Amino acid sequence: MLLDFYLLDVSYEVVSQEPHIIIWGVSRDGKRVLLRDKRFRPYFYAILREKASAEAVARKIISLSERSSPLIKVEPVEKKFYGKPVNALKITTVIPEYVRKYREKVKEIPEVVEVVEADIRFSLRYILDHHLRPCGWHRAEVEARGRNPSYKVEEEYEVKGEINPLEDWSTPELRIMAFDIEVYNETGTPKPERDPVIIIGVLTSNGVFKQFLADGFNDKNAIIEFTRFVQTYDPDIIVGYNSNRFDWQYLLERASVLGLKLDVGRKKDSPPSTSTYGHVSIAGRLNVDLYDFAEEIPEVKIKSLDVVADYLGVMKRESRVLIDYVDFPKYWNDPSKRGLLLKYNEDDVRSTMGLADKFLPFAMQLSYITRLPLDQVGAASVGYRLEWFLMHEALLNNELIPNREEKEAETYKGAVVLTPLKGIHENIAVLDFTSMYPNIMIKYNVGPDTIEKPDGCSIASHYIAPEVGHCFRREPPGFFKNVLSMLLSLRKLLRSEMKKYPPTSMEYRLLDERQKAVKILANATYGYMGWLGARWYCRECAEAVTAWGRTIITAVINRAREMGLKVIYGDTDSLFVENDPVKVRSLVEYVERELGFEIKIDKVYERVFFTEAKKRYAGLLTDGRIDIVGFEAVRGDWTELAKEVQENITSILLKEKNVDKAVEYVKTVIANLMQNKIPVEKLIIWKTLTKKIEEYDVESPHVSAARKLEKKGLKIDVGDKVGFVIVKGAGKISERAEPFNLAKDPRLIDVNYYIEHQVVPAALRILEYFGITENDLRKITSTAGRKSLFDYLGKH
DNA sequence: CTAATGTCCTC
DNA sequence: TCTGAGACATTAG
Repeated sequence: MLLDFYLLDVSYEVVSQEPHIIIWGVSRDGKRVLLRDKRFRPYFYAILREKASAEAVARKIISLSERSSPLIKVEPVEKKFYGKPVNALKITTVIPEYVRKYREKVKEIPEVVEVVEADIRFSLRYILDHHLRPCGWHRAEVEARGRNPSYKVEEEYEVKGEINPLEDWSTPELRIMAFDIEVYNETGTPKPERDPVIIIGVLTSNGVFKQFLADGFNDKNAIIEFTRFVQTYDPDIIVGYNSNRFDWQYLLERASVLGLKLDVGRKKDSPPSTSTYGHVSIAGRLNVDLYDFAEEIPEVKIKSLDVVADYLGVMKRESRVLIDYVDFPKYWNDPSKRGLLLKYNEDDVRSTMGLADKFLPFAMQLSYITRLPLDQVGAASVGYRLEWFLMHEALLNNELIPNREEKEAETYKGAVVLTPLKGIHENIAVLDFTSMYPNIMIKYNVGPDTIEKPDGCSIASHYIAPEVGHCFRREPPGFFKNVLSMLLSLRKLLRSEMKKYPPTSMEYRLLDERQKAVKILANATYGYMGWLGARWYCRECAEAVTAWGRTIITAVINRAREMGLKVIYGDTDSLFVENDPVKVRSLVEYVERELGFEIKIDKVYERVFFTEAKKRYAGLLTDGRIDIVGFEAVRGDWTELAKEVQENITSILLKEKNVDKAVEYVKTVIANLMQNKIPVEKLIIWKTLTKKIEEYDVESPHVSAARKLEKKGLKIDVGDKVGFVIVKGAGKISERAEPFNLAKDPRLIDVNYYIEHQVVPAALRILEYFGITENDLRKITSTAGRKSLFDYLGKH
């Protein structure tokens, strides 16, 4: 029979010396189904010396066969490696774990040059080989097997024939469950062997909200009831916030302390386990940690659930309960306060479900495009997402997948950044190349398979990169050219398809998320080639791309100047020019006709302001919005106060051109600061710890603050953001950096530091181009003969 | 004063 | 765990 199913996940198990692929899905009639494929076997390839006899090597390999997982097939295959046909053998065994073992032995054979594709996990290998699409529909030829008591599915099937993806954009009704746990702890770091889970909150996509509570400090029943709830509701997707690193780990350890089984999967006796990219894997369900997607929003500095939910409009911070986790014991032990703690947990769970609504549509499309199951795609880095996509493309092109190799870091030259013409400019157009780097790679056939040694390189048959001289075959089209052409045209297709639907429709949303996923992959390809961890690493390729980029943008700059079109600024693939429609049009045409690239007006600034610094500017767009780029106002390591000041004066200057008003405003802020009228929250400086505290060579303020937190018994990890304030006293700034939550007394704040190192520099960065000096900001206007700030400060 | 270290952001 | 280019604060000497 033929069965249509929507693919959730693929896993495998070994049943009496035979690997079974387990496909978890949802059928058309909404049944949760399992498809078992007993026919798939693990394999890898050996690339042989050109002259070696494949038959002879095959015999040698077969002699390595072990009874516990015999080599069932060793066959010559016609495959390409970096675009060239190679003499290769496909080596198939039975038990997936034996692939590694055989790989090591096969490597030792003298005729074997390289062993490839031995490090691809079995279940993902199955997805690639059968061209499956996680979060997509498929049709399979199967035989029904009825129910199997070992699995929580309505029907089991055995795959007997082909499985083919279907062109079907619908999504079945999936059951989603959000959850969040609260843990009792008095010291800051909860210990599973001591501290119970006091609340487990769950919310389902059909609106059921429930909380499982510990009985005092006994959480045994709460965990049992939670497990039971999961089995009863039977979610397809479980979402949490930081659940991979915290909730699941804690529940697992707690369950083990209590002698419980955390049986939440669709397979009996199969508790959650930590898997690839550090994500927690649950049999038959997609466990998604939404924190992974929150991490990809750079404009949100503090990634706590309440802040992210507020930013995305899921739940306002002001209208929810917020409790610091060190205060949990107080709320838990006081019956009159416990209700608030429960509400706090409920708000967290509801926020988590809200985030799922925001993130899952994109995540599912990313999963569909990259073929990484939904629970892995969030945890995987940009490089790995792209790589999974490339691996499938390699398979389609009959290309062997290169190994990830250890290599020395080598740097190369990057893009052109022009020194801006400082000052205010009116009516400026920003021209942007459309996908500059991908298009360079397509036009010049750049890639690890098309690059050739300089000898024998000629302009007739090759593209030669300027400056660096790297040489790429013109024909045939290489791997990256094919992949990128496909991605760019797919994106175009998706965008035109989108326009056929109303923007509020499901189809529109789905296509939009899909085209975004495609864009991300295309844009990451250049960076991927320069990434040391890449299978298709090619430093020369990346170097050639930036060299062509520099040449192209330089040509456009020169052309603009020849035409008498003033260039204000440019970076990598963008140019800021006078908005002279006739000249701009002619420049755009030149780029298209003479250079073969597309350049577009991205935006027009009514007024834009530059200092002499690169990568920093502020502009007033024609629609009245203010754009601030690179300046302190948009950086996460400046105080809210300084950012606010800079943002406001920028707005006053660009919109009203009123320097005096801006100066007066800064003075007011300074006066408020001196009178302790500024809330401490606006004075916190946040910086990330990028390595372990003890590894730092320099005792900078955030390191010193982190040390102070550690002394208080708080655990500080790499990647944590440390918020600190500067307090009064003598000595280095780092010595006076106090963790903000340990410095509750606002009178101890060193106002002077904030004036001199935050407000004044941030304001002056802009104002000094209008002739304003530090003194102008510090002097109180002569009205009413008030004391100057210097008198106040006892300075000068 | 300069050099080095460290962080964040842009394209 | 996608690149190099870049700005700037702070420490160290």
